[in-house]
Amino acid sequence: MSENKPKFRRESPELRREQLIEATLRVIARKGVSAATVREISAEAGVAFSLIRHHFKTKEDLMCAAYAYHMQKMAQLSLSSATDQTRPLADRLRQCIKDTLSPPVTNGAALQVWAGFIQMVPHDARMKQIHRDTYLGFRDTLEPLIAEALTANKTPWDPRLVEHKAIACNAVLDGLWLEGSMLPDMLPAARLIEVAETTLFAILDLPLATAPIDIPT
Amino acid sequence: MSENKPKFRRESPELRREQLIEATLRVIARKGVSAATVREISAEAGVAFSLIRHHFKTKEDLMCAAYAYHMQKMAQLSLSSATDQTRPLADRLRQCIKDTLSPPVTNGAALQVWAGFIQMVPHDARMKQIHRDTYLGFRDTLEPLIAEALTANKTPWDPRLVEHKAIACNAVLDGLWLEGSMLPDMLPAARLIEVAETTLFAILDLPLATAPIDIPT
DNA sequence: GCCTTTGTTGTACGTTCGTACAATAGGGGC
DNA sequence: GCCCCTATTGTACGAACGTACAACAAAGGC
Repeated sequence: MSENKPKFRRESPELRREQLIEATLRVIARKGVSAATVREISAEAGVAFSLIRHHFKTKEDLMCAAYAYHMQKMAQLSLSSATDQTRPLADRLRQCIKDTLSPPVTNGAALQVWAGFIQMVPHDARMKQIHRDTYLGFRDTLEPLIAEALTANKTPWDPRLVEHKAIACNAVLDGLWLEGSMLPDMLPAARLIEVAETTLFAILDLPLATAPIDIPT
Repeated sequence: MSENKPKFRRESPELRREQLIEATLRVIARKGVSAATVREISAEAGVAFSLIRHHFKTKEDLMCAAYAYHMQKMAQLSLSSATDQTRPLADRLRQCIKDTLSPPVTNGAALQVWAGFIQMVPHDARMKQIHRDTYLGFRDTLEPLIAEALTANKTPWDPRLVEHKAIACNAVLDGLWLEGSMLPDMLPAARLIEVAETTLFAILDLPLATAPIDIPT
């Protein structure tokens, strides 16, 4: 009978912090923000609840870290192929549309997490900063694509027109993401992508391929 | 010294319920859902906190009522002029755009309330029903306008095309509402309306008036 | 193999939450 | 003007919350 079974594992602060953050996001996704207590989160992570305060000064700190982590992951999943200059513009655009409007980005759980954090934004300066940075990062990634599309289309443009169209494209994607996440059985990914492609290509005056090309995942 | 000053006023259940609902919405808008406790809400309404349980069986019941109340008010503010058949189509559309993307609909506080409720939707069947009804009501109001625009434009259409365009228009408005509510100083109402008009009229193939007409509020 | 470091646990405390219930009092019906 | 109904109040209770702190133990340095 071996008695050298350790009661717990020591992990590096970085790894443990990430585990706690991901446990937080899972709890919020599954049961909502109000259920994301330190006890529930630590149970999800499989540690004692008092450990949270060793890695995060307050619970609010954990929430901020989780918000930044979640938004960064979403933005990366959405726009990872936007800057891949080896592929033609239309391909990149369609890939971004597909990535944004398919799971796991367009997803009820992800929306839950996002909505939970959004309502904290006005009451916490750090949350506000994270939110602003995320939104601007998204738009800053989108704008070069818009400019490239207008140039390819020989449409004369100035920064204001690009920003105008970036706002519009962003709004279409945000709106479809929202509705597709909330009502997945009414608006399946294929429908969302179809609407987004039609609308975005119309906004950008790009020719719309009639038959969908094969987009690698 | 008059001593006949009453300690409180008796109100009808209907009025008191509405007062409590509106107090709930004010608290959520100001301090977030987590601060919307029965004590905070009743203080906002100027009554004893135990009164809430006399008019609402549980706090969850109050939240559901407040959610339905809020969404109904938002939808009404947004689309009140959609069915006014005495005005030309383009006017009605532009009025809806303006109403949707200006305060008090596009508004940080309204977004806070909405986000707070949204994260309750997956965990409560009644909330889910309210949400579904609101969304479908919005789209059902929008679709006749789309169909009318296509007809006026002599574009042949079937229900699927109308639905497609309704989803797109809805997404544009939702997305702009979202971003305008979150970042009002970066996206003022005038900008949102400009983008929405351009995009929606493009989706519907309607001629866009170059100079903004005077839209009554 | 011991020692130091610190990641980890368990317990305890004060606060605030939603709920329950008996007592009070406003106000319309008669 | 009295009485009944019930809207309203005040107090109390158990549960769960975030936080604080001392004791324990895993794991690398020597």
